[in-house]
Parts: sequence; structure tokens; C-alpha cells
Amino acid sequence: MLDLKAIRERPQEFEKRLKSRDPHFSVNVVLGLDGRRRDLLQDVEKLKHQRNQASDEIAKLKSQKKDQEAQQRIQEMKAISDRIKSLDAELGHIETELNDLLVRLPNLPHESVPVSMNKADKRLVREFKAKPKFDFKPRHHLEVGEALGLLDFTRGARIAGARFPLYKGWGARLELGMIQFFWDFHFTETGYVPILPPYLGNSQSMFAAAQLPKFKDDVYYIEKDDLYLNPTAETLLCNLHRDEILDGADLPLKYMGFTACFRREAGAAGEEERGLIRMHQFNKVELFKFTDPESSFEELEGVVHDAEKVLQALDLHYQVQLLPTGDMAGQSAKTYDLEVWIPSQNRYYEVSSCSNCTDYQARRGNIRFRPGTDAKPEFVHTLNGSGLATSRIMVAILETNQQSDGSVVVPEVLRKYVGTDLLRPK
RNA sequence: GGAGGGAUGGCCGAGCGGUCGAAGGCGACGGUCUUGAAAACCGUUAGGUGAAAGCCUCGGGGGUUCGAAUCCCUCUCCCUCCGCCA
Repeated sequence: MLDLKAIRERPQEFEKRLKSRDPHFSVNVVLGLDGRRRDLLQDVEKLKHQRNQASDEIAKLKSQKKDQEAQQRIQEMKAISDRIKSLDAELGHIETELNDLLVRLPNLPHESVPVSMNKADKRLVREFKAKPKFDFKPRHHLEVGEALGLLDFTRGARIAGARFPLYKGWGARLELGMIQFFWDFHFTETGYVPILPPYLGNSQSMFAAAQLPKFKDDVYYIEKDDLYLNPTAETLLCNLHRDEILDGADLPLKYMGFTACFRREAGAAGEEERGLIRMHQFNKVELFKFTDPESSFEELEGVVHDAEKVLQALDLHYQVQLLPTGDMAGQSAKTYDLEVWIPSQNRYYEVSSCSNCTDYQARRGNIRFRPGTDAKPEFVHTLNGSGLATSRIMVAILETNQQSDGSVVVPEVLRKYVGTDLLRPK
């Protein structure tokens, strides 16, 4: 959510910067509604002031036993009270309209973000290692996985449906091993506080994190209980301090959450995304920070580095991209993607998205901090980044570390968790 | 799932439908005293919106009323008991 007051004060700036990610945005529609709202508010507040004064008077008259006069005032106030009711109703309509508009506006992009609606206009920041070379044609991870008996999509589909994964044997150990490694790494090496949150969130939580109202069709919804399945732990961790005033001295707060993530992926399909690339359910360790406004962009660089360290430990080729305005999630002011190399497809896939959402989610969730003892509360900044999602990492490991005999070398850091250094064909 | 009880400021806890945005206590902050500290005493201490006056907020929403923390309806959460269950 954007600051309406700021829009009122700097309309040209908002018009320009919001158009860079939403070409249909018009600041005049917002300001028009806001103007009507403020006019009405003045009228209704004057009447309420009258009512409050009259209430006091009536109370006094009654205590002085001047019932006649009191009765007269009460009669007078009936008309004012009715007028307040009708104005309040009108005001309510305008506020609903204005609010519906505001909650759908994306965050203001940071100056450093490339301005373009074209997703291809991302900017390469840096890369790690060279692309792996093979003296044979690298096979698709489904082939590799099948030969090793790691995955069983047929039975996964029987149990739940298409695009639900089923890991088996060493595949299950590899999956869990990655999770444990990420979990340990971010606890001991990068210092995040581990959180195992609920996997379901209520609509308030979904709203604060900006999953609602825009992405209603992308999340699983349990109507009977009015609860949503976690699409990413960002959504859950964002609500850890909803409606709280944090102590400024405690910032930044660094959390990591491990959850399964559930996404409907309506409309997504395609040959390229066969296998583990895009699924309705996947596992992820998520990094999340609450910071003050001054240090949030610096802290974002930290999140990116923390996520990168995991990829480096796994010894995988990846690149860091700065996304353009048109490709960022609505809540984000600046986003870096980490993309890992997938040999069989000769392309990169996103394995981590690290964003600074500035005060956008904080406003929606009313998450504040007090800078000093007597200072007014201010909105925190929220940051998130995957650290990491496992499924595409498994793809990268299976494909990058495959050998001509069909075996796959387990990355060194995972061996103690997986329990073997080499996955051999059945 | 059933039956009952509750939700008030950072925390605890009062509050006959009428000067209640809310007593009192604790905590925190400032001061007096002290070489310093503690104790004692005095004072300050919710948030939102607004340039301000003001308006709004006693779990959320709705209603009754001239007027609601207080009455009614509804939802959420917490506690106790019963049932079921990993």
C-alpha cells in the first residue's frame, strides 16, 4: 500500500514512477476520490463536533434536573444525528472505492531499477563459475532422476494430481538433505532466527503480504475455514509482527522460515517446465528481514549475498539479475533474481528472488517500529529472499553433476545429510 | 463438535448509557535527594488523521440511542469443562 498523503504531496512523481510498471495508472483518479473524501470528512466532522458538544450539555442539564431543556436539545439533535448517518454512509462508499483502488497499486520502484515493461530488460549484476562442460550430451533431469529412481510423478499424480512431486529413496534423502543444509547454513553462517510457521494463513495475512486481492486465483483457498495455503513463507513471515510496534534498537530482525509452498499455477504449462521446474507444491527456506527505512537497500544486498553463499557452497553456476520495473512483484521496490544454469535446456531458471518491499507490506500489515524512546512509530521496511527453493536446485544438481555412466555426484556440503557421495543407477 | 467464561493503554486492572480517551497499580522516561546508586518523593508516559481546531479508536463488524467501553446481534481469538483425535 502506498502513502496517500505522499501521493497528494507529490502527484507528478507518483504518476511518472508508477506508470513505469503500470501503464494504466492515473494519479488524477486517486486524487479526485481523495478530494471528495476530504470534503465530506470536513462536513461530517463538524456535525460530529456539534453532537459531542450537545451530548455534554444534555448530560449537564440532566444532572441539574432541567429535564425540559434537555428534552428540547435531544429533539434538536435527532436531525443532526440523521444527517451524520447519511453523510457517513456516503463517505463509506467513497472510501471503499478509494481503498479498492489503492490496495491494487504496486509499490514505487527504486531509482536504481531499470525502467521497462519488457521482462528481458533485466540487468546482469554478476555471475559465479563458468557454465559446466560435458563430453556427452547432458540429459534432462527427469531422465537422470528416473534412472536413479529418485522421482515418481505418476504416483504423485495418482495421490494428488499433475504437478505434485513425489520424491523416493535417495531422491527423498537428497530433497531433505538440501533443506537441512540450507536450514543449518542460515542459522550458523548468516544468522537468521529459524521459524516453523503455520502452513495456512488467514485473509488478513494474505492481504498484508499483498497476495490479496490481486493473486486470489494463484493461491489455494479452503473455503470452509476461510484459510489460504501458504504460497511462500514470505507471506507468513511478513505477518510475524503484524499490528506491532517494534523497538528500533532490535532492528534489523532476521528470520528464516521453512515451509512447503503451494501454488495453483493456473494457466502455466509447457514442455520447458516438465518435471520439477514448476509445481503445485515445493519446499523452500525463506529469508525475511524487518529493517528501518535507512538501511533497507543495504540490507537487500545482504539478503542476496546470503542466498548466493548457498549456491556457491553447492558449487553451481548461477547469475544475479536486477529485474526491470515490469517484471517485479507488486509489493517490491527492487528485486534481484538468482538464476541457476540448467544444462539440458541451455538456459537459466530463477531459484531465488530477493526483494525490498520498503514500507509497502508494513502499511498493509501495520508493522511499525519506534526509532527512539519518545519518537513516533514509523513503518518498518520488509525484505524477503529465497534461501533457497529446493526443487530447481535438485534439477541443477542432477543435471550439472551427472556423469556419463548415469550416476550423479552429490555436492560435498550435502553428503553428510544425504548419506552418500554418489547416486548410482539402479 | 457441545457447554460455559473472557478480550480495556507497554503490562496488570477498575469502569450506574451522559464532562471516560478512560481510575488505580506496575514498568519506562525526566526531576529532587545522593560522591554514585538504591529507596523515597514530584512529574511525564497510547495510536491514527489533520496545518490547526477538531474527529476517530476500549478484540473486528453491524445495530439501538440525542449520546455506547457500558445495551443488543454477529464474527474472531483466548481460557475452563465434555467429546473426538496425531
